Amino acid sequence: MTRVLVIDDEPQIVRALVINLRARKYEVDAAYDGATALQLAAARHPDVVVLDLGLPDMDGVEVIKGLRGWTRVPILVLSARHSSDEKVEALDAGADDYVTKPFGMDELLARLRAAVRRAEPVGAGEDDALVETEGFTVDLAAKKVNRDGRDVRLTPTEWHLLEVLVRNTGRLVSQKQLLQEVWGPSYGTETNYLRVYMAQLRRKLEADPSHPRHFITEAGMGYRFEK
Amino acid sequence: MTRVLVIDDEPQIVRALVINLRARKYEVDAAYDGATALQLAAARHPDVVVLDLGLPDMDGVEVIKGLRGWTRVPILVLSARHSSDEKVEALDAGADDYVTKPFGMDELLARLRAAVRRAEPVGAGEDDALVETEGFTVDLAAKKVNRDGRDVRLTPTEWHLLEVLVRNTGRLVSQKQLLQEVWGPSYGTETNYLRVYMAQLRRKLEADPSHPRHFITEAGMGYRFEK
DNA sequence: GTCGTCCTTGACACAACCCTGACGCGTCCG
DNA sequence: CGGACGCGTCAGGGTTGTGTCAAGGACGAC
Repeated sequence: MTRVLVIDDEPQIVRALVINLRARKYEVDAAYDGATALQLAAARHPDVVVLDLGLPDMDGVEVIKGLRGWTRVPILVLSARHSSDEKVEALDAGADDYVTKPFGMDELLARLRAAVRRAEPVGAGEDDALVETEGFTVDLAAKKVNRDGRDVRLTPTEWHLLEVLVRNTGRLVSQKQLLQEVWGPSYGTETNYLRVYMAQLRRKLEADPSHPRHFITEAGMGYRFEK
Repeated sequence: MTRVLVIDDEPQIVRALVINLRARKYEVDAAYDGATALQLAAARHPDVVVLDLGLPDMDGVEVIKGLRGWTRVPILVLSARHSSDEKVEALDAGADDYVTKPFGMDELLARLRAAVRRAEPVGAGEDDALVETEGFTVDLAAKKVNRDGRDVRLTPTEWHLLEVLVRNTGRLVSQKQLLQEVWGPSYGTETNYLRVYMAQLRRKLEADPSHPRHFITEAGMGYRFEK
């Protein structure tokens, strides 16, 4: 199911969008200002963002930059401004499309479909994304971890952390990147979270948690997942 | 260099686009009808396509479908038609963006940049920047050094120093530059740091640390990394 | 309300890392 | 010949980073 984040301070526009999107089986979150929007984006990881540039608390371009700091989620900008400069600024800040108000709902939905479609990874749905080690198996598609024939129970945060590490198998992932991807863009420095959750992953998945072979610490730099 | 394929049957529009794009260092091919366009696309593999829907020989949507049969290249549609149905049809056929004539050149270029930007890193993230010598291998993306099949552990400072040297393979890097890049702009003179860390790199990577073959001292000037 | 799960937070011991100073060696030049 | 200088090497000690544990709070299920 595709998750959409709608950001607009005009309730009637939000309402219209929500109704139309829900009717088409999208899952919809809504925010009425930039700060809430950034928080929601971090918490919910939408598949596409619809953003009105005229927000009460901050410039819409700042919202774009805030999102682009950590995610490549498609951003579809709505705006009452027709000026070319505004469009260029928003697009160059990282927006994917720019629609001026008043807009036709059909067109907006078509642009939304286009944005979602091209964000889909090339081989989506075809590969079952299995990662195996000698100790356990991670199924990224099914969101399951198997160890000795038994499924391992992971909390949402544990899974999220594992996912980021596994998607970068062999590569070093910096603490900042892990924190921002799992906890959100404003958590770049809370390294204690990482320590706690890395320990939990090791306890659940490593044969000898105090001598990890798969979840490797690179002191001062980050962590690395090795098969 | 980014390659653009422009498809339009109006010569003055093609001319305007070609001039503007070439001025911005794009490489441009042009076609005046759909059949030529499909041929050119296959032969030249453009990074982005600008397509006018009103072509003499075939419907623009057919061109989109023809392209989408084998490529995910971004397609930016130009059209004189403002109707919502046309837009939806083109977008759902696989277009990435839809701009109505008359259009502002600035806006078109911004939309083009957005389309190219979002298509780019798909391939860029996959290739590892590997640097090999006969003794060891440096993977800049994964932050990994391999020697005799084993991963070598580097501290953050060691890695940072190695990175600067490797990114300047074969070139002499002055002590001042190394110090400032690794330790910060105010550390231009603490050459003893360099001596210590260069020795550690050699001990970990050189076959015979006291006779270095890759980390070469240029007395009084700086250091040089050689494959 | 009570229970259970999950996330956050703080404290502490231990390990890893960085800086520092001392010394030896070779080269250059007075 | 001898001192100055630049470089390589080594090992101690202070600082920073990491692993671990346990307690408290938020939240939803029952």
